[in-house]
Amino acid sequence: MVSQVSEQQNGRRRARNRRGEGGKLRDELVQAARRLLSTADHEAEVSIRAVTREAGAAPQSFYLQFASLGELLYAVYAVEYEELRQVLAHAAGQVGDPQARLAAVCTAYCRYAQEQPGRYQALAGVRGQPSHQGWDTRPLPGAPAFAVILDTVTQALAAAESSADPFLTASTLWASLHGLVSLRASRPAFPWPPLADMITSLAAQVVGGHTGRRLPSPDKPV
Amino acid sequence: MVSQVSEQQNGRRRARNRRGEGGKLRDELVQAARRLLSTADHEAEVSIRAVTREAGAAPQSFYLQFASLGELLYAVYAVEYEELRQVLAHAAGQVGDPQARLAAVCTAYCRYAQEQPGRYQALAGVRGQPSHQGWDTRPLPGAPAFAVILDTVTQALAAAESSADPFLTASTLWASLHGLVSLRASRPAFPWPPLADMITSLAAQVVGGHTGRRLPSPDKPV
DNA sequence: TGTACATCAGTGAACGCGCGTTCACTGATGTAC
DNA sequence: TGTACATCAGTGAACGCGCGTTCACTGATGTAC
Repeated sequence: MVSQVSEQQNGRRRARNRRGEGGKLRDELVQAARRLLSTADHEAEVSIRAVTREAGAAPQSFYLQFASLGELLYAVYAVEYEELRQVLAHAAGQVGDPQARLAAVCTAYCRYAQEQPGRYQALAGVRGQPSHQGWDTRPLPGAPAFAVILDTVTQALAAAESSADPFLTASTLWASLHGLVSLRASRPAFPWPPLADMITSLAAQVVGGHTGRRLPSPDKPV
Repeated sequence: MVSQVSEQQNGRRRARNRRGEGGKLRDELVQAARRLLSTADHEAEVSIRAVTREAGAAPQSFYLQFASLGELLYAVYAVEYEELRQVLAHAAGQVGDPQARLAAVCTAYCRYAQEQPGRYQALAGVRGQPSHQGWDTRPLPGAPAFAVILDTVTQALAAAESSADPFLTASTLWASLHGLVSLRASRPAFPWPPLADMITSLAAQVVGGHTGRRLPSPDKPV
């Protein structure tokens, strides 16, 4: 569908690796896939042929390194999630106040998703998930990135003396952030409020009064 | 990828419509696409050929009714969103208390998404969006469904005497609900808390104390 | 009431494309002797 | 130090598939006369 002529044959022909270094192709394929994801933001034009073409290799060479496209994507997502984890951890390290830190992490998450729409969409999508491949025993690649969110939420709840369950709160927040960026991205014509307001609303709600059991609603008359 | 043999040739051969009734094929194609979405939950195997095959027509007949796959999807999503709107409105009508009503609407939204994963994924995805086709002037098909959420949020905020902005709150809630169901669906291996708890957490946070400007944090010592 | 004909609904056959995947092959390079 | 050879990294050529899309065609049916 999308014009592919620019990638089609960009002249590069890989130099063959030296003996014993065949595994280098593996990394080149991963990097090629990341490049495709970052440019072709509408996903799913990442195919075995597209990746090997981008890497300057023959399609069959793919099978020397991976058994399937799913194997490659799993490797790609490990790299992407590590990058996201670093972004979140860096944002958390910049701010002292626990609640401001939570807002900063949320903002960093959304910024990453907006700056790398293709990569984020892939990362948050279903294709690279172990379950999508039938690998229900492999670890989820996103766990360390989620851990940053969980830590930040835990600290913010503690600082606010909230009794809400940190894991419940953090997973709900993660899902909400994902919804924010993905729905905004897929519906540019909707009259969205400013992203910052939505993030503020979310992050504030997380620590604002909710105990995890009932509505406290302190200012409700009844 | 997915076995397509069951649909491939199910023997049915459409009877040709009578003169003047050629438009009936249009509805048949829409219904065929909906059937594909509801069974083939991993999306995107909805193609012109797949839809016409499912409808028992020749591939070229598609062009008698639609100019492109995008046109068909736009028609499909109008139907799907109307169904979702009805589900939400029905849930809202069952409950008197504004805050319980909000929770009921959220629950209905998630239930719909979980019961119709293929349809919901398509509906919430990017493919059927006008912007995805370059039709930036066509109305968003989801507007009436969102209006139910907005109304319910407005009423809940009013009942809680909250000064939060209803539109900001409602769009954030919508995005959060979308994130909940889509992330849970794409990551079945993650140790999610019960969906009901996440919904409760979200719906309670919406009306719980947040004013839209600052953290009230009434129980915070400082 | 009968017939010629325009129109409408739809198909037959074919095209080129990118895809995943296979099999046989090449040619450089490290190693054993 | 020189050479034969096994191994390794990778390609050439081809396959069948589903896809979107095109063009020419068919055959039923309503309508004008």
